[in-house]
Amino acid sequence: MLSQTAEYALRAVLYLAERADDRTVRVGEMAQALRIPRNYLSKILHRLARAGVLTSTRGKTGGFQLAVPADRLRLSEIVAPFDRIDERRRCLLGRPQCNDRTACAAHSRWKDVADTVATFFRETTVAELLSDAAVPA
Amino acid sequence: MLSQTAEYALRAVLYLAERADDRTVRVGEMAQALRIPRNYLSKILHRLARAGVLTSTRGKTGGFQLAVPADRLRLSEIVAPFDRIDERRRCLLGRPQCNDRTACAAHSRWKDVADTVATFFRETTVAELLSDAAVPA
DNA sequence: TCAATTTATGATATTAACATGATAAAGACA
DNA sequence: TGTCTTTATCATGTTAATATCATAAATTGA
Repeated sequence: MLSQTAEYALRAVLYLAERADDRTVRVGEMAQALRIPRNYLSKILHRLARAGVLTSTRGKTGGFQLAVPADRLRLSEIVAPFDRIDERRRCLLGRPQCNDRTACAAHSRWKDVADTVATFFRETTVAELLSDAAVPA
Repeated sequence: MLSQTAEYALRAVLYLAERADDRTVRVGEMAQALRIPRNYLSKILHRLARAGVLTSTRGKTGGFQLAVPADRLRLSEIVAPFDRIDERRRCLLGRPQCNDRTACAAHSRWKDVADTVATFFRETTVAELLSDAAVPA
C-alpha cells in the first residue's frame, strides 16, 4: 500500500512520538530498534525534517524530534514527501483525466474506495494511533 | 494503487469485455488502442491466459478472448497474478504478524480501510464496470 | 506443402526504488 | 582550540519493475 520508504517514515515518526519527552533520538537508535537500514533511514529523517515534520540537531546531543505535536500531525504529512497518495488513487485505470464528468469505467465505484483511503491519511493523527496502541483491542 | 502491470491487465480485460462478441482480439490491436507497449502487453495477456482469465489462440485467426463471462469475472482475479493485494494491505506498518490479537499501532483504524479496498476487488465484476461505463454519471 | 500470421518464450535493456559507503559540516564540551 | 559525536551530502551499488528485441512454435488457408 505504502512504498517501503513511506512505511519507514511512518514507523520512525511513531517511534519518536512514543518517546515524546524532550530528548532527541539518534538515527542509530531508531535504525536498530526499527530494523531499518541506518543510512537509508538517515535520509528519510532528513527529508521529514525538510518537510517540517521533524526537527534535527547536529552534534553531541543531536538527533531528531517531532516538529509538530502528535495530536496535530496527520499521517498524510508524513507520507506525502514519499508517496503521492491522492494522485495515485484518483483513477484506478491511470487516466490523467478522470472525474465525475469524464469518468473511466471504474470511476463511480472506485471513487468511494479511494476517498476512504485518502480520508484515513488526511484525518488520522499520530496521537490517535498511539492511543490505540496503548489500549490494544 | 495498482502496479503498472496490473493496471494494464485490467484495462486490457475491460477492452476485451467491451467487445465480447465471439471474435478474438489480437495483441497489436489492443496495444494500439490502449497505448500499452505491445510486447509487454503480450506477456501480460499470456499470464492472464495461464491464470484462466483469458483464452488464447495462435495462428491466422488467433488472439485473445475472455475465458469467463464478464458477470462472473471479479477484478481480483485479473489483478491477483500481478499484485498481491490482500497481502500488501494487511498491515500498514508492514508487520508480518498483525491482527486483532497482535496489532500494530495502526491496526484498529486501518483494517476497515483495507477491508474496503479488498472487498472492492473481491466483489466487483467486469460486467458491473461496463454497465457503469454505458451510463455515465 | 508452404507462406503468412499469430501467440509463446528467452535474452537483454532501462529505470526507479532501495540501499550502502565515504566524507563533509555542524555542535558540544573538555 | 581541538576532539568527539552527530546529522548532511555525495557517490556508488543492488534489485525488481518495466520494457524491448529476436526467435520459436502453432495455426490457417492457398
